[in-house]
Parts: sequence; structure tokens; C-alpha cells
Amino acid sequence: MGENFLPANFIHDFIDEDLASGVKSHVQTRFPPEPNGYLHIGHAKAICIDFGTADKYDGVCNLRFDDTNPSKEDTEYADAIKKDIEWLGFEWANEYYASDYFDFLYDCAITLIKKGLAYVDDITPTQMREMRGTLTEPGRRSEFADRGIDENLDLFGRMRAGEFPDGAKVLRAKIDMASPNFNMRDPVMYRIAHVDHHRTGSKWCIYPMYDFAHPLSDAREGVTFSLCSLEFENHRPLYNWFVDNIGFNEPPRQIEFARLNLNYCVTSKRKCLELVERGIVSGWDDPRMVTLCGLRRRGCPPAAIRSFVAKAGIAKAYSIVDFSLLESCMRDELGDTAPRAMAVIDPIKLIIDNYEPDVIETLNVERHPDHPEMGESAVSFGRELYIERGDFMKEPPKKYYRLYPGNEVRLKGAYCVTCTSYDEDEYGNIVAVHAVYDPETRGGNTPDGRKVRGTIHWVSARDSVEAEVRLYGRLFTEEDPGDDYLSCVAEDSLKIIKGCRIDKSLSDVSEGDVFQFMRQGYFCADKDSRPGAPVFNLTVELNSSYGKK
RNA sequence: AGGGGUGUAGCCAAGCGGUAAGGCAAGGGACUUUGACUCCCUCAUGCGUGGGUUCGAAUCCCGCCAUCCCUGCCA
Repeated sequence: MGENFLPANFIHDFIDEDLASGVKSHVQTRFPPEPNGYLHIGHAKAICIDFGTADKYDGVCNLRFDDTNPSKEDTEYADAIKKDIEWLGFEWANEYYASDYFDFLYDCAITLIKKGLAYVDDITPTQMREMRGTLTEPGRRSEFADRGIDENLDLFGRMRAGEFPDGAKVLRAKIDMASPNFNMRDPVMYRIAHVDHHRTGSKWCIYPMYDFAHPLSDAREGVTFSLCSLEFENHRPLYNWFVDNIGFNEPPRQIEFARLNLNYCVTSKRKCLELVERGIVSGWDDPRMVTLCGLRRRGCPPAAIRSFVAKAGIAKAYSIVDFSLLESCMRDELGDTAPRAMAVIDPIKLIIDNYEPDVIETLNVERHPDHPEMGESAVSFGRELYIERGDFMKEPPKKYYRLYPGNEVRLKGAYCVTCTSYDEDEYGNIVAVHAVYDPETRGGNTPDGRKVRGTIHWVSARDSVEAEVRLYGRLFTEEDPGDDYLSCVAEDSLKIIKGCRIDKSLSDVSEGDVFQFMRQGYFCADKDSRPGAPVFNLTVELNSSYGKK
């Protein structure tokens, strides 16, 4: 994965300080997803930072599922998350679950109760909200805050035993109802929820809150640097409060960084879920989604995501990165790794009138201009071919080097041909283009050294195969249209083009294979492909300015 | 309004008292059996803003402005 996969950043500075001062002896991080949804491009940043930072310091990074809210979680999500992290190219040292710590966390709660730092509260959620105070006014402590330790111990035990219904009681940390930081105004540590947990079943009916479980899980695992996004900055005092009051010899340090936002994209879990449930997209892996599985299906290489995260940078300023940076990373990676293949998206017939009608010859075309080791494709060539409709014009504009009456172009890897005429139907549509070839130019060379500026791609009419190409556009506008954002889904966010012609060697590609269709862009074989009639998704265009010149 | 963050080019982002890196985007050119790739060149007298300290400030100090997060028994 390369030594300096992540750019130097402020997190390294903090770590270097702690290592130098001896406050920390080593680096251990963790990636802590809640298994309640699919990972998207935003999570990729956290994953790269968590794993990349540990790697930089020869430390370890574990995967820990923060599964403390069973009503929203499922093993289906946990499995998908693991698959996506592996696909991204990272390996966790250990697979942990916060739910495995329920006994430990329960004991920690008992410890805090015994220290007089936690109490069972009976007030309702509404009362709690009213008593929490406002931005300028301090909150008021509940009348139950002064219960004795024994009573709290008894009540908490009975909460666990299932004696009370959901919402009847909570366990709260006794900190400071007047703190300007709301997280410190006696936060809830445990709530009652008679819900089966996807891993612990019905063993528990009280579940720890994130603010309580997260720091203690980090500390228990031996995490030294707990990296998270900016919105948890306000939680850091509480994080430290729990860790300090339980006591650990090398307590973790939380460091926050800005999360990644991509323009034109929605990464909100809630919105993504709605898109899926309303059937606006085909699923979490719809290629228009920026979920990791969606990007994978689109044909985005994991290495492109890694370099994207690295190039987008790691800082604390709120930012929205241009989608074009991701596209650039995809092209950069694909340009070097994707085999070239002949495919015609919008076919029109090219008839070479001076070529023998029944002769078919086989030509070898390189699979990659820079990597001869990738070999060549054997392609059939004959009198009738298909070429891209856009590669011919009746009346060419200036700087148009491709086919037009009287002009000579090179058929990639085959011969140079000169356009002689074209056929039109009664409406003036071009139905075929005629040309003559120069037998001396086999392979595309010009023995006399003459320059042929245009080179176009082609496919044999007889030996090519039909395919379907899906062009996925941007699903969202840059502006957040608010509640009505779904109406912004573009009508043409998905364009299906049938009747494309591809070289016959592409008829049995496997899902995930990405090719560069000469001058048309990168395309990925889709899981919907049928043998003999494959489906390709547009991965990324060859050049953002292609066709503009 | 109280607390906690952040403001460097169209978008990211280095910079940590010595005279504004780099990437993406954009524009121009060379090369090319992909108008791709590659290769050159251009792109902030300016660092949210007003003062101050200093020989010297994006960097230090004070004020102001903008913006994000925080009043879930979510994470």
C-alpha cells in the first residue's frame, strides 16, 4: 500500500508529540462503525485515516462495531461493512464488538454508581429536555439525583433484571447541569430497551449509550489514539471524564478531523436509505450512489479511493471536495490498469468497397499502449465494420480529424481508409459510410511516411456482439433542495443504450472487469450481464473536456 | 445568546516570524496508431476583516465578521 499513502497532517503532529513526551508508548487505532447502514465515500476517509495512521507508526488498527443500539442494527450491515473494508484494501488486526463488552461496561457503571458519580433517574424524556436548560441558562438536576448509592445500585440491578418498561428509568452520569457543554449536563449512560440484540439476543434489556460505551471500549482495547470526525469535538470532555473516572494506565486521546463531503453527492445515511426504500435507485449498490458498493459496481478501483482521500487532504476545515478530483483519481488508476478494448457505443456501418466481400482476416491489437505484457487481442476485420456515429461528419468543422468525404483516417490496429461517400435514408439520416482502404497500411502503418491524424476505433460487423451500456449521471444537484431533495433526481440520471457493438472477446467478461473502450471512456461489466449480451456501466469518461474541443 | 471549532485561488490544501508548496478544475502549446496518456507554460502584490507588536506578520496580540457543531433515553 505504499509507505506514505497518507499525506503528513496535524494528527501526526499530535501523535509525534505524545510519543516524544512519553505520554504514549505506541499507536493503536480503531475503525468503529455502527452496523446500521452501508459504508460510503465519507467513511472511506475515516478508514484510510484509522488504518493509514496505525500503519505509519507500525501500530495496529482494529475493527470495532459500535453496536449499542439494537433497534437499528443488523448483522447484514456488519457483513457488508467488513466486505467493503477488505475491498478498500485494509486488514484489521482484530474484530471487536462493543456488545462483547456489555458485562465490562455494566461493571464500569456499577463502579461509577459506587463513587457517587452516577444515578438512576425516573423522569420522562420530556421532563429531561425541559430541565436540561438552554444555551444560556443552566439546567436543573432531577429530584432523583440525590438517591443513595445503595438505592441506585438496587434500582440499576432491577433495570437490568427487566423489572421496568422501556423509558421508565435511565442511568445518568452525575457531572454538571450548569456546564456550557450540554454533553456534561448529566448525560444518559444506560436506557431500557426490551429489544433483541442481533448478537446478544435477549440477554440484555438495558443498553449503554455511545458517550459511555465508546471511550471505555477504546480504553479497554488499548486504543491510544481515537480518531473521529469534528462533530465529536464537543464530546471529548465527556470522553475523558469516563476514561478518567474508571482509570486506565495509558488512556486514549481523541483527535478530531473534518469529514469528507463530495459535491453533487448525498452521503447522509438517512437520505440514502430513503432513496433505496422508495426505489429511486436499484439498491445500496446502485452505481449512482457513492456507497463503497455502489462505487465498486460502477468500476471505481479501490486504489482510486485511497488516493482520492490522500489528495483531498486531512484537516479541520469544513470542506466540500469536487467530484472531479475523484474522477481524476479513477482515470489515473484506470488509465494504467484497464485493458483497452474495441467497442462502439453508437454504431454506424462503414463499408470498405475495395475489400474482398467474403474475406475475414485477424488482426492483433494491443491491450495497453504502455504495457505490452498485457498482450494483444485478436480482432476480426472484414469488408463491413461498425464505427462510432460521431466519428463521421458530412460537413466537418475545423480541427475535425476524423471521417468525412475525402479524408483519410486510421482504423486502430488495422488499415488506413479514405472516405468516399455515404448513404442517407429519406430523412437525411446517415445509414452507412463508404471508404476504400490502402492494403499497404496493414496494422495502421504508413510505409510512405504520410501523416494520418485521425485514428478511430471500430468493430467487425459480422463478428461483433451486441451489448448494453448504462450511463449513470449525477443523481443530485449541488444545492440542498431541502425536504424536496428527491425531486431533484435528474430525469436522465440513468441512460440505457442498447444495440452497442463490442468485440466478441468481450461477450463473456466477468462482473467487475473494467475496460477502456477506446476514446469512449472506461466501462465496467455489470452483475446484470447475460452471457453473450453483457451490460457495461460507465465508470468515468476518458476526459472531462472530451468533445468540447 | 453560552460553549466548542474553522476561515489561504473556482474546489481541496501546505505553511508554525524571513517575504504564499502541491493537487483538482480552467486556459495555452508540444507530442501521439486513443483529440487519452505524457510533456511544457499560465493561473493569490494576496492569506475573512480592522487595528496593534516587529526591521519584517498568513504566522504573535486585541476587536469585529462569516460559517459549522452542541438543548436524542442516536452514533
